[in-house]
Amino acid sequence: MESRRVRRYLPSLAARARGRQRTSPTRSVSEAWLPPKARGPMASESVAPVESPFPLSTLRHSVSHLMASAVEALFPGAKFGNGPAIEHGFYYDIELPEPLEERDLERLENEMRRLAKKAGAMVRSEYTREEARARLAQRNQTFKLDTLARIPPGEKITFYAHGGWEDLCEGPHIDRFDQPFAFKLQRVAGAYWMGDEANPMLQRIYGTAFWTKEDLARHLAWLEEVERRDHRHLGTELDLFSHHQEAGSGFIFWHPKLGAVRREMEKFWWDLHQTRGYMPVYTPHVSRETLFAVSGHLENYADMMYAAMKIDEMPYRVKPMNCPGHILIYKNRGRSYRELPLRWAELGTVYRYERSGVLHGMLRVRGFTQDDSHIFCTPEQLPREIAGVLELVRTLLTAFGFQFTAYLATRPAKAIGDEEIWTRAIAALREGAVQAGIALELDEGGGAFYGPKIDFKMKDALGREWQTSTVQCDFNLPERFDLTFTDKDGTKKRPIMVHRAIYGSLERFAGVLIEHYGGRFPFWLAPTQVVLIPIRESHADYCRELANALSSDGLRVACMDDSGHMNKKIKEATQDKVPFLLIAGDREVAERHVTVRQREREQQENLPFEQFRERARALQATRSLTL
RNA sequence: GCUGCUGUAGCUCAGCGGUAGAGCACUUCCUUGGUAAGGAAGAGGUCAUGGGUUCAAUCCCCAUCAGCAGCUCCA
Repeated sequence: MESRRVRRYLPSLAARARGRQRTSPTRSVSEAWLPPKARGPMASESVAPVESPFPLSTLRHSVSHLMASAVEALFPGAKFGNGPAIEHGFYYDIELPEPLEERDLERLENEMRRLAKKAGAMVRSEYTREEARARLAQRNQTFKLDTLARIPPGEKITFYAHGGWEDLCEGPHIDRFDQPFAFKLQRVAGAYWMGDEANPMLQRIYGTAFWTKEDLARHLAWLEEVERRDHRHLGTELDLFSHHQEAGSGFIFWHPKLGAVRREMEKFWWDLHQTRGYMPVYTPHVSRETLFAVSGHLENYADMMYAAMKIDEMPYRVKPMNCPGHILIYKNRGRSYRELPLRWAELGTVYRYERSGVLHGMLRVRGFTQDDSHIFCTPEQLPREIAGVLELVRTLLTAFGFQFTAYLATRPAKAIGDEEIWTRAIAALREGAVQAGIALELDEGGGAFYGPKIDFKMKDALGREWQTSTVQCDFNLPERFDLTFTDKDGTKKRPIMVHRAIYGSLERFAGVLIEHYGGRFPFWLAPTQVVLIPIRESHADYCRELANALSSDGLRVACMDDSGHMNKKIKEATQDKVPFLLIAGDREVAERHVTVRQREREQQENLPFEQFRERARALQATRSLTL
C-alpha cells in the first residue's frame, strides 16, 4: 500500500488518519453524539478504472508534484510542505508570501498543462542525507529540511524530478507526464504544518486527478450532486430551518416544515421504544454544578461546558449530557434486582461548547437533542440488553433506508475498571450482537476509557458514511454515583449502565436525512404529504372536502384553493417536493376521482379518491420509503 | 481557536468614494385557467454591527458578530 509507505515521509498522513477516525468507530461516547463530517467513496470510483500500470493514487500523488512545480514557476520563493494523494484527490501544503485566490487556480492549471507537455519522465534519484540536505538548503526549503530530519536513519533518501523540478519524496510516481490524464484544482485552505496548531499555517491547495476526462467529469458531477443536496441549501430553499446572528452560532431554529419531520421522527422513535419496555423520563436542562462534579464532567469535560450561572448564590450549569439526571432518578430510592433491567429514554436537549470553526449547519451544533437512553442492568442481563438495543438500531436505521456497519471498540490504553470486567462486557457485546444477528467489525483499543462500545456507521444514498448510533457500557458512572441494587441474597451490588443513542442528535440526523433524501422525504416524513389543486374555483369545495378527509386520517394536507393559476400551483408544489398533487376539475368532481401527480413520475393517473386515500393511509401506516 | 474568503430586499445576486438595482418571493387589482411561472400596479434596504480615514463611506482601514472552505479540536 502506497499510503502506508508514504506515511513515514509525510507525517501529516498520520494526522489525516487521526482526523478520519473522527467519523470512525474510535469516537468516544460524547463524540458519537457530535456530528462528524461525512466522507464517502466517489461514485466514480465504483466504475471500473481505465487500464493503467499505476493506481489512481499514484497518479494523484504525481499530479501534486506537477502542481507544486507550477506553483514554483508562478510564485518563486514558495516553500513546500507535504503533498500526498488523499481519498478523492491530492493536496500540497505550501508557504507563500501572498494568499492564493481562486482565480490563481486557473492560472496554475494552465501552467500545469504547459509543464506536463514538456516534463517528460519522472526521474527518481537517491542521495545521501548530506547531499539531500544541501539540495534542499540551497533552495531554502525549510519544511522539506524538517521532513528530511524526520526520516529515520538507514532509510533511503530519494528525490523525484520532472522537467527540472525536484522534490524530496519516497514515491512511487507515474513514469511520465506526457500521457493522458485529467485533473482539476479545487480549492485553497489553510493547514498547519505537520497538523499541529502550534506550527505555522501553510496554504493547502486541493485538487483531483483521473486517468480520463470522463472519470473526472463523473467525479465533478458527483460533487455537484453533493452540493445540490447540501442540507443548508435545501434548508433555506424548502423553508426547513435557520440559524440567526441574533441567537448566536450553532443554534438551530426548526421551521414548521422540519418540525413536522421531527414529530414523525419522534413518534416513530417512541413507538419503537414503548414496545420494547422503555419508559420515558424528563430531566431539567440546568442543574447544580455539584452534580457534574460527581459525574466527573466538570473535571474532564469542562472545556465543552458552558460557564456556570449563579442561582441563589450557587453555581448551576446547563447540562452537556443527560446521564447524570437519569442517575439521580435511579438513586432516588433503593432498587431491587426484581426491577432490573430499567430502560429509560429521553429526548434530552444538551448544550456543548464547540469551537466556532467546527460548526456546520445542523451537523455540528452547540445545542442539540439526543435520543438518549440509559439501561441499568445486572452483568447477567447485559447480553440480552445489548441484543435488544442492536435490534432497535437496525430497525430504526433500516426504516430510513440506511445501510450500516457495526464496530466493536475494545479496551483503550487508558481505561478504568479491571481487566475482568472489560473482558466480560466485551463478551456481552459480542454475545448481544450474535443474538441480534449483527456482524461486528473490530476496532481494537477504540473503546472509551469507561467501557467498551459498539458504534454504527451508516451509509447514505450518495454512499457517504455517517456515525450516529452508539451503544456503550459504562463502569465509571455507577462507581462515581455509587449506584446499587439489592440482589436476591440481600447484598448490594453494582449495576452496569448502558448508554445508547440511535439518532444520536435529532439535529444531525435530520440534516443527514435532508441530504440522504435530497429534500424528497418519503411520504410519512414529508412536511406536506398531499396538495390539492382545483382547476377552477368551482372545484375548490370538492378539493377542500377531500383535504378534510385526508387531514382527518392524520395526514398533512394543503389545499391550494386561492385564486391563481393551476400551472403555477403545480410548479410551486413540485418545487416543494410534495409527494402527491391531486388535481380536480369537472371530470373528477363528477366521478369523485382525483388526478394524481406523483413526485418524480411523468405519468399521472386518474383514480377514485377513496382509492388514493387508502393508498395514502397505507403509505403512512407502513412508513414506506417508496411512493 | 487558526488561515483564507464572504456579508447589499425574505431568497439568489449586480453595483458604486457623492446615502442603491435586477429576477424570484410578498401585497392589491385584473385574469377562471386541464397539468412546471397569466397581466398590471405596489410595497420592501441604517448596504451585518461598532469605531476610524475623508468635505463626503454601502464602498477604504480596524475591531466585533455571522456564514463559507479547510486545519486543529471533539473525556
